Amino acid sequence: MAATIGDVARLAGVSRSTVSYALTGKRSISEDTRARIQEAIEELGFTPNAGARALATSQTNVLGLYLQFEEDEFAPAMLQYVLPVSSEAREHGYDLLMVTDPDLEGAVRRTTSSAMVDGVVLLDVTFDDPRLGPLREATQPAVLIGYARNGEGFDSFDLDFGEAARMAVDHLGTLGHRDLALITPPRHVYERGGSYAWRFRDAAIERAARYGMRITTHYGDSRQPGIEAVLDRALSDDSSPTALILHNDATLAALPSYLNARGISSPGDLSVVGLFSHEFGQAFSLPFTSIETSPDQLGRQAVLQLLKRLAGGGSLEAPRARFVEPILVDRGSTRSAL
Amino acid sequence: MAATIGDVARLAGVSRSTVSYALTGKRSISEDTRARIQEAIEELGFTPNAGARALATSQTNVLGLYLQFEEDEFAPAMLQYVLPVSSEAREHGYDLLMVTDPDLEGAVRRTTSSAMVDGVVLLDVTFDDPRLGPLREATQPAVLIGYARNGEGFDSFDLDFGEAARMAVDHLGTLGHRDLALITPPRHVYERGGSYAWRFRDAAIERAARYGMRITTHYGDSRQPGIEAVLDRALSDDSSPTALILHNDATLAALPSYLNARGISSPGDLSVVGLFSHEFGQAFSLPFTSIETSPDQLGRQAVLQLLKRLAGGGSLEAPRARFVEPILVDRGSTRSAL
DNA sequence: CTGAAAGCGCTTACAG
DNA sequence: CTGAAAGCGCTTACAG
Repeated sequence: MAATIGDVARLAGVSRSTVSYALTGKRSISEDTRARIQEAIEELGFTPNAGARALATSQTNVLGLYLQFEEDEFAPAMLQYVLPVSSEAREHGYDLLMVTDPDLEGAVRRTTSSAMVDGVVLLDVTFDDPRLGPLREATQPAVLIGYARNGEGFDSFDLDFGEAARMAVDHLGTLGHRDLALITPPRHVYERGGSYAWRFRDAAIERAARYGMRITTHYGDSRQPGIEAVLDRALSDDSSPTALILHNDATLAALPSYLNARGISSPGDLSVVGLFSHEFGQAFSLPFTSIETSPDQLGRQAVLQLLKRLAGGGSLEAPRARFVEPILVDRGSTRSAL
Repeated sequence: MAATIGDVARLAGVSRSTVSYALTGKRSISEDTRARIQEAIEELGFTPNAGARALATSQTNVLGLYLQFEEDEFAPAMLQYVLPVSSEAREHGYDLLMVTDPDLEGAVRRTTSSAMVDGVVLLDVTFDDPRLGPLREATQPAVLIGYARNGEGFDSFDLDFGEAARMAVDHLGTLGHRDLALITPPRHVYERGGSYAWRFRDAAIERAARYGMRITTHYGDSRQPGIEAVLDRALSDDSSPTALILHNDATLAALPSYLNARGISSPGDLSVVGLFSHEFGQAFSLPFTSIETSPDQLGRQAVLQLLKRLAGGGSLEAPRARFVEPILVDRGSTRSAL
C-alpha cells in the first residue's frame, strides 16, 4: 500500500541502500543523486516504516511513560508532569508511549521486553516501587520522577521535599508564628509508600521542634466533604494555629472557597503556605504563598538524563538520585503573627 | 540479547513456525508440544519483538492519541479524556502513543505514514481541524472526540452541546428566572474554531429568546485576574441577572472562591448552573448544579468505535457524528427566582 | 499436527 | 560515491 524504500529506489534510479544512506545521512551522497532521491520521496510521499526500521536498528525512537494512580487520586495535577516529558522527548525526536495499565509490573515487562520502547520514564514513583523489578531485567535505561528507596541503580529526579518543608517552617517562624497546622497528603499515600509525604512531614516536624514551635499534622482528604472536615479539625485544634501549611492538592484547590465560607481571611486571620506549582496555582486561582514544585523542570531534566544514557558514551557517571531545590514564591498570604 | 522465537524453538525442539502458531493460536498444536513451548518461553523469558511482529503483520497494536492545546489552555480537564481512552484501549490489547507535537499535521502524517499506529484518536477537535487533512491520506481509521465541520467521513463523538444549553436554560426558566448571564469559553476558543463554544452559546440564546428571557453572554478568561473581572462585569450588568450559566472550566474552578469573596450566596442570591463532568466537580469541590459532560463515556465510546473499524467486517455503517445526551445533575445551586 | 521457506521493509558491513 | 546481499525477528501460505 504505502511506498517502500524499494519504490523510492526504483523511481530515483538508485539502489535501496543508497536511499537508506540518504535517509540516515550515514555516508556521503552526490548532490545529483541526493536530489533525485529527494524528489522521488516527495512524489511518493514516502516515510520509512517504523517497525522495519526498529527491527533493523533495534531502536524505536519511542520512550515509555508509566503512570500510576489510585482510584481516588486527585488527577488534575498529573498532566503537569506528562506534558513537559512529552515535549522534551519530541524535541529530541522521540515519541511517547503512555502506559496506564493497572498491572504495573506486567506493563513494564511487556513493553520493555518486546522492545516497544528505547527508554523508560516512571511517574508517581512510590517508596518501594514494584515497577523497579521488571525494570532491572530490562535492557533499556530508565529514569524515575520521584524517589524510591529501592531505586539504587536508577537515575531519579525529585523535589527536595525536606528542604521544602524547612523553607515553609522557616518562613513562618521568621514571621513569629509558634503554632502551625500541616495538612498532609491522604493517609493512603503514606500506606502505598509515597515518600514525598513523609519526607515533607518529618522535616516540618523536626524543624518546628528545633525552633520550639508547635505543629499538628492532619491527613488531608481528596474529596468533599472530607476536605472541609479536616480543615475544620486542623484549625479548631486546641493549639489554635496561626498558620497553615498545605501539602495536599485537593485541599489547596478547595481552600479559597473554604476560607471565604468560614469567614476566615488570609493573611489577616491565618497565614497560609502551600506546596504547589506555578501552573497549578494559575489553574486554580490560588492566592497563596507557595513552595514551587517545578514539575516542568523535573520532567524535562528526567528526559534529558534518560537521553544521555541512550546516547551512551560509557563515560557517564553512575546513576543517582537528584533533588531539585524548592523556591519560595511570596504571594502575600502570610504575615507577622504578632 | 533478548531471546528470540528461534531460541524458544530450539529449546522446545520444534520449528520456529510452530512456536509462532502457538503464540498466535492460529492453528492447533498438540498438548505435548504446546507444553514444551510454554516451558521454553518461560525459561527464556521470551516476549515477541514488537517491531518484527509489526513488520510481519502490518499491525502494531498501538493507537495514536493526539492532543492539541493553546498556551493558556486550562489543562487540568484534559486528563479526564485521556485516561478513559487509555484504559479502554488497553482492555482491548492496545497501547497508546500520546502525541503532543505542536506541529499537528506533521505529527499525524509522520506517525500514520510510518505505520506506528493502527488507528487514531483525535482530542480537542476544532471546527476546521487541520489534522483531518493528513488523516484522509492515512490508511488507518480515525475517530474524533469533539465535532469538526470538515469531519465527514470520520466517526466522531461529542456531547450534544445544543441540548446541554437548552437543558440549562429550561431548568432556570422553569424556576422563573428571566435574566441570565452566560460565561462562555475564552474568545480564542471561538477564534480557533472550538465548535462546542458556539453550539452551546447559540442554543442558549435561541432558547432564552423563545421564552422571552434576557441573556447576556461574556467571554470567560482562563487566568486571574481576568476571571474575576469577567464575573464582575457579568453580574453587575444592567439587566442584573438572577442566574448564571457557566461554560468555562477556569471560571468554574474559581467561582466558589469568587462568590464567597463578594458575599454572594448561591442559590440565595444567585442561581448557578455549570457545564462540567462529575470528576471535574469532585476535583474542584464544585457545589453547583451541572450539566454532565461525560468525558469518560465519550472517550470509551470513541475507542470502541475505532476498534470496530479496525476489526473491519465491511458491513459497518458509514462513519458519522454521534452525540451523547447531557444529563442535569441537581446539586441545589438553583432556586426559584421569586 | 508440524516444518522449510519466503517475505514484511528497513540498515549496514562488505566490495568495488 | 554506489550496489548487492545478508540480516533484524517475526508470520503465514505452502507442503506433507
